[in-house]
Amino acid sequence: MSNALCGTCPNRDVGFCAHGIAERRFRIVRRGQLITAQNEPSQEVFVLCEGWAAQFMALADTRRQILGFLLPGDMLTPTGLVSDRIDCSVLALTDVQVNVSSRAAVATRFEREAWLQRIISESITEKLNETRRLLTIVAQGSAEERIAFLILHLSHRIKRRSVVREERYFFPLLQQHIADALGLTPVHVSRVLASFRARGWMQIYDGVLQILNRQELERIGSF
Amino acid sequence: MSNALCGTCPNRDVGFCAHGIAERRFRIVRRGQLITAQNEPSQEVFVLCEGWAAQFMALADTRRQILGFLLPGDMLTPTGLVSDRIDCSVLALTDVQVNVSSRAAVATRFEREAWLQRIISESITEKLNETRRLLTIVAQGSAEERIAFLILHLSHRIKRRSVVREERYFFPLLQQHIADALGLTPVHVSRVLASFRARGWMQIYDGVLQILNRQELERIGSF
DNA sequence: CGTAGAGTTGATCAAACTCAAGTATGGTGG
DNA sequence: CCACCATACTTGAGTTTGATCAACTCTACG
Repeated sequence: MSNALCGTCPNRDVGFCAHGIAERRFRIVRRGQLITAQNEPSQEVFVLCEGWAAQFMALADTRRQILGFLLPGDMLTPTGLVSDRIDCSVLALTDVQVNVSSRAAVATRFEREAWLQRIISESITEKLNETRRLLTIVAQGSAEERIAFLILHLSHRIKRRSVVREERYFFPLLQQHIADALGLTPVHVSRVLASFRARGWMQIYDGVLQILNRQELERIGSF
Repeated sequence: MSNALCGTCPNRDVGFCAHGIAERRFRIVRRGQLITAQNEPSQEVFVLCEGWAAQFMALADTRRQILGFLLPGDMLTPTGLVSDRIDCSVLALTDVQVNVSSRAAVATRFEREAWLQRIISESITEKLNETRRLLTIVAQGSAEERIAFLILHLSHRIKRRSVVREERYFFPLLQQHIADALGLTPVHVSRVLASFRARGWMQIYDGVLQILNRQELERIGSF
């Protein structure tokens, strides 16, 4: 359960890494590449060690829906441990390092260690709640509301994982990704972000998000 | 585990009723009433015996998002067994009969019967996949695509539960409910349904949905 | 340099919303 | 039994939000 690489990992106490699920195998995936592909019955379980990724469903044409963003410490497809069918892909948004464990090995541990199954259930439940909130804001909110929501949601998740100063956050998303998550076009995302910037609410520059007026963003982007 | 009322229930082999989770207590809820309310820490577990219900999140103003429709045999809030926080309400769409079990009793059985926890995990995973598909069609699809998707999705679920003849389905939803599930206005739902009717694809009359051209609906409403 | 990718900005367009007035239906009380 | 009302649905006219199309800038990189 101890692990040479994980031993020095800054995320060792975060997410699934904290539960000692990981084996010692790793894989590097370049920005823009798929980590797992849709409809591919997975024999492996992945935990994200470094970098960001996005889970998405592809439609018949070029449209795609980003279902959620994955940060270091997140398990890529916890549902793969419960059901065989994985119906979404995972895309590396930055260069990424993932920890690879065999599904069979994790499944075997399930039998003996009930708390482990409980952890997975809780994680899937949290994913469900997150997805419901995203659905709600996408279905009910304007473009401004959706974008404010996403910015706040991500800043919150980053804050839980690392120390944040002066409301400045590591933020590798392209406007294209924001658009794919919220059901908007990149062009319109650009316009809304420009207007938030002009109002002095926030800015994204060179991969860094800076929140300048959280209160106004929350007024727009909360339920 | 045997149960006087459940013994004659037409849904006894369907959903959670088939797993003998239920106790002998029941509750009747009238159409339009809430079965459970948001942010109310539930000490009870409900299984829907009869009628339809809808799970929804309410926003600050009058907007609401329907997260999913519940049919006989469905457990109202399986996530309530995993985490304490329930953040959505359940509304009775018809007069409804629910089976009430104490959460503590079910939790105790979890300890001893691992398969039961597995059933719940699978059910939550399925809910997650369903929600992801809804999110995808709501974010990426036109009003016609969304409505065709929902009609097909519901007809499929009904078919799994009961014998269906001539593509006629019990369908108690109001246009308002379709609108709340898909992020549309009732007015626009009315227009789209009228156009589907005019094209001879489907009709809803007096609580009965009739699908007249499934192929065309699938062309529009599938991924 | 030259090219590709990301973002910006303007002009035009279409899908869906809003507002409003109407019909059809069922239930209720006189 | 009928008059009245509330609720669901329909339909029309005008408006708004966000999409589409296109041109342009900026940066990184070979």
